[in-house]
Amino acid sequence: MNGTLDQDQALAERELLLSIERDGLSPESISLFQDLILLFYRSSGRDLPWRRTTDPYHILVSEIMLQQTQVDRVIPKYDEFLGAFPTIDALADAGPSQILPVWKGLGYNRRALSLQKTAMTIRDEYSSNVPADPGILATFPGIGDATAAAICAYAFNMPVVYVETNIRRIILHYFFRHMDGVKDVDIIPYISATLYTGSPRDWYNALMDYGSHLKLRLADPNRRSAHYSRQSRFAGSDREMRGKILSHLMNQEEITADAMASFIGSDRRRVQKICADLCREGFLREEGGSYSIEK
DNA sequence: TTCCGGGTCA
DNA sequence: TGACCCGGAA
Repeated sequence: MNGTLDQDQALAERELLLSIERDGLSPESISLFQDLILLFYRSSGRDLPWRRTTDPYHILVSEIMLQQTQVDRVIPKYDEFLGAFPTIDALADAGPSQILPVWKGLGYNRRALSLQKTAMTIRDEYSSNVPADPGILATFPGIGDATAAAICAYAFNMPVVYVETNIRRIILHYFFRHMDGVKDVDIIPYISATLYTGSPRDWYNALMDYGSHLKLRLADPNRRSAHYSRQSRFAGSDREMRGKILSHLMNQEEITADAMASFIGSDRRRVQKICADLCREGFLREEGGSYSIEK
């Protein structure tokens, strides 16, 4: 971005803030808001792999990955995953032992299992076509309202409304300047009113880019969301141990709870409990006292 | 050391 | 309503 564009941005921002201060959510402020976001997108929009396609399956995969993982880390994984599972049917036919090694590094492994179950449902009940309906998509495992809407925006260019962290940050910054404890219910009308219906797909891409840019520029407005909360520490947590167990079993066919406990350096009871959880969730199977990754 | 993302389940 | 999932970046 060159200096002139920076200046244009700064001017556009000032004009928008004045307009909102004067009239709140008016036709003028909506128009200035859209101009600002789209101006930024034209000059600084990111070229991301999942923006080069509208294939609903590819969009589905990218959205599940992006739920939990930063863009930079998703980029290589997205290509790797689609290389391994190029179609809904290929993913539907795969099991945890094939999927988890590819997912490794993205975190939240449950999402991988949910995505595979979703693929089976789409194959069996929707002729392998991702349904263009947020209500239906949200019934699939691992897909809630936000992801369902995102898929419909990016794959089908539908004018859906959804709350996501980048969008929330922008709305809080411009329309809830000094307010605290803002609920998503109160943010939704703003997302709806400002939606650029000319191309929802481009609009949401632009919001993502502007929102992540905003995060770099200022103290995160999302901390003023009613839904903001800090997380428990990762070191020493069950989720750290779950990751270690799965990771170890990707290198070793099977292992007893005792051997796993000594490898991890934790007590057997805790390891056994976590392995039992992983079995119940479909990651592992237990046979004759040994655990292995579910085929 | 601290940070965080959307969905699920109790 | 809030605790829980993962892992790498800052």
